[in-house]
Amino acid sequence: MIKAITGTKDILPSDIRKWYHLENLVRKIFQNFNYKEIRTPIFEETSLFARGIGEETDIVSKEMYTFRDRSDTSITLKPEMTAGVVRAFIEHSLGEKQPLTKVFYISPMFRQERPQAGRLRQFHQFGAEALGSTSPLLDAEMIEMAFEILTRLGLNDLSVKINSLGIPSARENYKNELRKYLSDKKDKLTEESRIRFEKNILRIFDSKAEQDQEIMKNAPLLIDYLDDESKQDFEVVKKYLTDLNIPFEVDPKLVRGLDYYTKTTFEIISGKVGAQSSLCGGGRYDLLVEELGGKPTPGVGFAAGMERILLACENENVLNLPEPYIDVYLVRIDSDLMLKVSEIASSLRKNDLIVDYDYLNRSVKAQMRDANKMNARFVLFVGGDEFRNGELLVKNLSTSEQEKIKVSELSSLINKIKMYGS
RNA sequence: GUGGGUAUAGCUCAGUUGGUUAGAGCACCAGGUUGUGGCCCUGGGGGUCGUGGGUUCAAAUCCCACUACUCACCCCA
Repeated sequence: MIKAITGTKDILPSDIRKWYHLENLVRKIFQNFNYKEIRTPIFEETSLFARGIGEETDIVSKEMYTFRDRSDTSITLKPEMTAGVVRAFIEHSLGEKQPLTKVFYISPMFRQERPQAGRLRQFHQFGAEALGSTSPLLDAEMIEMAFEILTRLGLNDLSVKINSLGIPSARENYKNELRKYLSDKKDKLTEESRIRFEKNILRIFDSKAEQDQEIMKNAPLLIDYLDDESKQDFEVVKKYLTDLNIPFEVDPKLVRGLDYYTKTTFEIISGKVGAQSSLCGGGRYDLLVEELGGKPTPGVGFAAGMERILLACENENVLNLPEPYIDVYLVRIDSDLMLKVSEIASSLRKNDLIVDYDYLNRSVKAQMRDANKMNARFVLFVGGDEFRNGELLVKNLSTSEQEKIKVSELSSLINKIKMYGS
């Protein structure tokens, strides 16, 4: 049997309602903030991600789905969205058309990691990017939008963590301080953290190993080495979040794994989804546009993992979606009326009703069971004496009431059904 | 890439110290009045017990290998 590729999942008809629900909410909230949707290709030239995300990052160095096409171009399935959005922003000179560009997206992403709870190789993210302003109000707005979506879904077990990484020069100064601090303690770190010491020293803070944490407990913190501007902006972000009643905690150890971040970074974590608890992450990237060949343009954005969010919803049991139903199920009493039934179905469907019937020539009883299973509001019996008299029998399945109507009065029935339950 | 766990019907699982034709619930199909659902009752279909090898008179059960899934590390959404 051929099965779906490791780490990929089918979203079956029985799952689709919660996806619609989430996608509709996402579009609605982003519209409220006047973000416009953008759709970029599912693959890009590999160099875009290598330059945008950073050669040394885990994503680029070992997680990308990369292949050569027939013209020998190196292609990569997008592992995240920001690089693609920035590429489109530059390519179409969006910055020339208005000073501030606000976009959102909903899209699959691809990373070749080992799957586990809340982590897939093809997964879906929604997110937003605002290009053209350094205002910390936009930093806060990103958190606000993400938080709004998550809480409107009904999620409770959330924590918002924020940090500031400062501008590159401040970060370099700090890294030197950290190196100084660790120089005589290096040997006591785990092997992995010794590699981090060379590759990305900030990551040592992330280590779950006790021996590392012990050493890092007294390490200098980046937040104390921030440049004045970053410090001021961070204060504004905090104040704005407080005004918005969004609970947050400053996590000086929050280091994100993408190279392009500057100043504000943030993450929203759920306590309900296992080890991969980050539902959402983002931050400011004031140098990325220039890095990718555009005019210097500051930006800020975030991305949220939809599978993880739906997992959190399930585990918090907060997604109480209404049962699917159909308006009318047509029951064929005489087996020679198949065509008549499909005709009536067609005219009901043209009037925006959800209509189904039996295609398998089953008994009346089987058809009724089918109607019940589909949660039909009404059953229309076609056949028998009534039909010979130009009438149809209508049954309301929740009250079991039946009445006869004339075939010629179908339109008034249609109106009645449309009004039903609204 | 590294570790742990699991693998029996479409789904969730049971299967006693290895011992007849491998079970249950749910789901599916048919019937329980000649034209009517939900609940209930009766019957039915469906399994090379993940794959391959080994031990044994005898393997779903014991051993080995492989594969898949899963959780965790790493990293991230």
